[in-house]
Amino acid sequence: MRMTALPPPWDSVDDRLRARGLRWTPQRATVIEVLAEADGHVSGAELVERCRLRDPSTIPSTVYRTLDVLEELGLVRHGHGPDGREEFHVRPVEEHGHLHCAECGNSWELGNERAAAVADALRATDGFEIDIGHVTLVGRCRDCAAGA
Amino acid sequence: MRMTALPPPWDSVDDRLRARGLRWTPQRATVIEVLAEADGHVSGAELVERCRLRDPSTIPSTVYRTLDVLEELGLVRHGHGPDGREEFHVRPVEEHGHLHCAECGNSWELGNERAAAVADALRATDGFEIDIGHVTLVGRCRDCAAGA
DNA sequence: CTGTCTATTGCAACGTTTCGCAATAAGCCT
DNA sequence: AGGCTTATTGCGAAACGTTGCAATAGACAG
Ligand SMILES: [Mn+2]
Ligand SMILES: [Mn+2]
Ligand SMILES: [Zn+2]
Ligand SMILES: [Zn+2]
Repeated sequence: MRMTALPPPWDSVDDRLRARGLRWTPQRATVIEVLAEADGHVSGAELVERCRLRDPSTIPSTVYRTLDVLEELGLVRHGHGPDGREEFHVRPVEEHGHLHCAECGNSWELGNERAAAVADALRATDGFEIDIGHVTLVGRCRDCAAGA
Repeated sequence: MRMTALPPPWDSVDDRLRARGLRWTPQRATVIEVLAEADGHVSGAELVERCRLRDPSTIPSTVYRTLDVLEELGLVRHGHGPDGREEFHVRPVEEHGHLHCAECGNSWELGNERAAAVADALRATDGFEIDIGHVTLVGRCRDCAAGA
């Protein structure tokens, strides 16, 4: 039923699962087909919705549990949007952070190099290695801060 | 029924509300009595629970709506824990951030001075004024990063 | 191909928070 | 004290996830 083979790093998920004593199921295949077509970010609810398009019998808890195992395999990583809701970074996106302006509501990505400055500041003060992609940093953007 | 007067900044909330055309209700009084006894942080659910102790007829949606109003007045500010769930900073706590280690599960506060280093880094790279208290920064603590 | 083992699923219930809407009651003016 | 206006409440439903449990079905060995 699948027209094309999955692109890396999704092409061998089945074997990677079995190698860990886990199982390859049709439900997991659906989730992975959808993820392979996603472009970087998906929320849990969005993913459930898109899976339901392919397979109307999709059950939310199964999708969320699949996301948990894929996160253990390092194929997705969850983070949190400005409202704290979960969102998933889907490989192969480059590691990056998110900025959100509470005033105008706009969001920006914080590239790896610029994120490094933040990481350095925390490492220096606390020895803390921040996972910059995990939470969305909230504040005011340059423009909104200027017009205050 | 109240034994003691509320301490500042809670003592004049009723007038502050009325000055804005808003109303002073028994439900709001309950929420504020509980907040005045809280020591810095409360989650929405905790607050609902504590209100129910004083008034078993407490309704969650009323508590959450009251929190919205109090946030507009600047008496509380919401943030997000490591899992993205809302938590409220109750005045008069000093502005501060939160660090959470995803490996050992410990959390620390990030005092104002040390948070300034992070804020400076973002201001320099993006002109972004971070609200450091809004989200919990997740990563690995010094000890966990060392034993990797 | 069959049987065993147990990871995974479906389902239903729960926890937290938001929303719409009709009924209630603060606040204010006379 | 009585009446008007409309902010607020209570309530039911919904959105988003998580969890426990019994039934199902992958994986693998014989
Ligand atoms: Mn927020
Ligand atoms: Mn998280
Ligand atoms: Zn802005
Ligand atoms: Zn740690």
